[in-house]
Amino acid sequence: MSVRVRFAPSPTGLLHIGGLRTALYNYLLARKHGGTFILRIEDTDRSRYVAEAEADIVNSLRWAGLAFEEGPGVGGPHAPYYQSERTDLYRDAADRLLADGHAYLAFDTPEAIEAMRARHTTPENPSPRYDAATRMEMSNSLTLSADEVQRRLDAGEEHVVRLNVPEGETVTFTDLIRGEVSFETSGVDDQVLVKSDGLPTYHLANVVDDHAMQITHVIRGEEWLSSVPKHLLLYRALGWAPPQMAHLPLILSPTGGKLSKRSADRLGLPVNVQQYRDAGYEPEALVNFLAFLGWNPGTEQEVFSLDELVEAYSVERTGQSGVQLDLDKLAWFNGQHLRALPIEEIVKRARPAVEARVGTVSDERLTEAVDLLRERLTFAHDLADATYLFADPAAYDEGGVKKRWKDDSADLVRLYADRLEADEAFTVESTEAVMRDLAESQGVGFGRIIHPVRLAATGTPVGAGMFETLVTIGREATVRRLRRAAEVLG
RNA sequence: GCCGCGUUCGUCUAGGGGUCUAGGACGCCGGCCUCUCACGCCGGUAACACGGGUUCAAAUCCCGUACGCGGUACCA
Repeated sequence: MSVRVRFAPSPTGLLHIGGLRTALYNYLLARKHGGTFILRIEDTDRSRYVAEAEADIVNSLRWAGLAFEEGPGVGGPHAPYYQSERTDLYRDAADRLLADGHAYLAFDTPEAIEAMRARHTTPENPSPRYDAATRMEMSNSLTLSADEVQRRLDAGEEHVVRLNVPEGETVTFTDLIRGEVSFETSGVDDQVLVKSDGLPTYHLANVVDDHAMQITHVIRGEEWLSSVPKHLLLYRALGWAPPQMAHLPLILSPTGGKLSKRSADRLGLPVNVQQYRDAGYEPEALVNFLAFLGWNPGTEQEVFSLDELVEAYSVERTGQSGVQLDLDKLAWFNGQHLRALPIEEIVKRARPAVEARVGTVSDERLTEAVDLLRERLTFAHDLADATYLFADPAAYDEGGVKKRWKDDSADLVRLYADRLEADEAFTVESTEAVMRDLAESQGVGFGRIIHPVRLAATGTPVGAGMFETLVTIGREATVRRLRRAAEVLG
């Protein structure tokens, strides 16, 4: 049977990097085995629905390069891929469960459930459940007569469908990442399967859809691990074979705690894919980084393209403990991937940031700039810091001036400008030769000239090779800048 | 509280009874290259949570404790 996996986000907000990582692992497994990667929108909670969320999910996956074969927009043999449009399927399943006694109707109001909890709450049991221990004291089709149930139904009384969890059983399964895991049914509550608005909860919908869509492997976050017994009970009750499951370790904040919105804000940490994109991270780098957050190939290679990840991936090599986000490492990955890109591609990615800073720039100029500075880029937008490649410096770095601009600097820079003006060739070789000659004739060290020149020509004390930089700036602009700086800095 | 999952350098990790004086990567610190800053290269710093077992031998297996995380919803 061919591998079929799904990424099933709930459209409640922008796609989180944890979600992207889950999608990535699913994608990798599908590609690795020539299988199918499916996107399914789990929109069964009307109260948390966010209209823009789906577009963000789709855009984020596309940006990351994770194409799906079936899902919203592309369709597929199991359409629709929105749970809100598959209610008949869930209703049928619920009816079967009801008919077989694996589920029951419950009419309890939120107040009645609250009262039950209040009744049973003790210091030892702070959160009583609606389960085998309490269901018989509630208003449901297990405790009410058939006539009474029918009467309430006819009267249009609100009700839910609950899973009738069997007593005294042990549910065991083998997690692809964690090995054998088991739960006692006594610890499982009678989960609501169909809400009073008629829509299914995740638990029912997920089981019904995974079966209908012939999903072979479920790879999802660890927060779902404790729901597995409910799902397994549902598969059994419906007479279906469950898929293989793998529960991923969660991503933690850089300080080790939970990666909550609050803690992320406090640390200034991006958490949504969109925030990473806006911050200038390249998709190739984010993907590589995320892949390594909880997984590794067992070799010493760290920099991987998506295709290479597909080749190297295996679920079994996923770790089991929570992983802390390390933005330093991400930045390193970013530099690795960025610098490896073809020059035209770097130009494309750097353009927005550069133009935001200095206005429209030609392809030629931008290409020269990338060519000059690529080895020094960690982020494409770093190129925008080299404003001197696009305009004369408006100011001179204070620390640099303090350190490098001496009493004789203005004179030396002026002399160098004069000689450059006469240097028809104006090549890397010629400009350097001119400077060496000047240094010799003036009886000063090379550094006595080159540092002030750099400051004068670029406004900053750091950058690429001086002569490569001057050639990129051009003779006319260089001469103009040198004279201007000599004037301004004295 | 209860249930589940986890715990190797600061971080991501390799390792899964002897080859571990525990390997790699990021970060950090030195050095090389060098006109600066990077890149690159070389070197250094730094870890088996704790306590019991099992065994000739344990980072590796078992038990317990501590700690962390998840779950405990008509949210996913």
